[in-house]
Amino acid sequence: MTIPRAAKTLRRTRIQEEKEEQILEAALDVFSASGFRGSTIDQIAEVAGMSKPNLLYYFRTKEAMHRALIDRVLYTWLEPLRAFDADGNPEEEIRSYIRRKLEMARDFPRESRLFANEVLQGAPHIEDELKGPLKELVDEKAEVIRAWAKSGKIVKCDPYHLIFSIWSTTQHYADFDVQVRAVLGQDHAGEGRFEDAARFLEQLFIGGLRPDRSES
Amino acid sequence: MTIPRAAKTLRRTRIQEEKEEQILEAALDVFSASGFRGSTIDQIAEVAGMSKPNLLYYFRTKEAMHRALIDRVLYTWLEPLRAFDADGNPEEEIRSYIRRKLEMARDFPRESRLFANEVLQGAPHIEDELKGPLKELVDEKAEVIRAWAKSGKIVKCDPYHLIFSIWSTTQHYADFDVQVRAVLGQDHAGEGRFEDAARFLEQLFIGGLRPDRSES
DNA sequence: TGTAATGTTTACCAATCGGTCAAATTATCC
DNA sequence: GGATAATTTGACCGATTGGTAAACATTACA
Repeated sequence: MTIPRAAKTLRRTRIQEEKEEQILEAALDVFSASGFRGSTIDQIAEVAGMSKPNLLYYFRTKEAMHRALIDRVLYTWLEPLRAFDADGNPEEEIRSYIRRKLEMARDFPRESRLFANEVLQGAPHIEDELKGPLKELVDEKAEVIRAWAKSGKIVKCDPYHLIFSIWSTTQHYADFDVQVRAVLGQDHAGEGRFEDAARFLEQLFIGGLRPDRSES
Repeated sequence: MTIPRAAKTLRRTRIQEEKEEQILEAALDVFSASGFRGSTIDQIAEVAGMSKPNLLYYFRTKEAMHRALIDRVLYTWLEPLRAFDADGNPEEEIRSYIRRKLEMARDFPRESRLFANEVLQGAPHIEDELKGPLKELVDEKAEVIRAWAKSGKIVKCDPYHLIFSIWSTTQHYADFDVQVRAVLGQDHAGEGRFEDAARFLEQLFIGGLRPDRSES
């Protein structure tokens, strides 16, 4: 007789670890490409290379799979912002934040699209994470930026919108990848586009935030 | 006997105009909220306040509805970029382009999310539009910006990535609206956030593109 | 090695999907 | 007002949806 699934959380077997990993990998593929509503368990099962009931043995519902995936990915995804250092040199901190975010867009585009899909469709499954951990982290870093502005290290500006603009410009290269490629054309759509983007964005943000000529 | 649907394109009745309008309005609601795959004809029918077969009398398939919607919205959506004037003052042109794009994000968020959903999921239905009309328009405007940079009116920079960054930062306020609200909290998430965003983005782009101190 | 727990599959379910059909209703025009 | 064309609807179709039941296979462990 199969033991109630709650028991699984007590001790996890090797097979459980492997299969759950395998499933979440496939789920990332599918959810990031079609959003929650547009994805089907059958698709995920096929990508994962196992039968649908087998999937549902490890995750009772489609929601459970999605949730597990979000939980696993969210921490990593916020890593660059967490690394934002109040004691560092403002110009260098912003520069490396942009670099790190661009690297994530290049190396983990599915993770970016997973969140983009979710937020775009009203964030029905991650509202709590947005209003909780995310907001708190941003609040904290915004305070750092505000202090920099106050002490004249960077121009006076709204730190929240600064963070939004770094998010949007960098994630754009993951979320809108097809559009970027289409517009750049075959000649410039090679992997060099991330280098070009990095160069431009650093120029834009460093130049735009330099304190020189603004109010006292 | 019902006449073949092709006849509809010859002369359109008043009812046809009204109903198609009504359907596309509902379709915009649904498609922009769930993406193509995640939306159902039944949902659209319910929002439009008519029966499903009635919907399908005006649009033979779900694809046809989506296509009609894209076609109708695309032209308007590109209007701000089209208004970009080569003969104008660079600083003022960029400033007003940002403003116009922000206004569209504020006033037509569903349209923005419609495209965001589509592009995010690989643009399976608008690939031609991206590689055709969109690319051509961007190429043209990129040339304008390149000329400005060459003549020293703005800093030397990659015009394509400049356009991408204006797109992403402004559309962010439509596409990631829930996240923006969640992070800003109740106190700052009022409609004033668009004014704050405009102020910040103008400061960022104008400052970041000013030609002063860069290479000769 | 036996056996209990764990893992997998086949067959299936009701609900929903995109879409059709024919009959009924309404608008148009002479 | 009557004929004809345009519009609307309820009933229905096969395919797909998320999910279940139970038989079957495999693993872990004493």
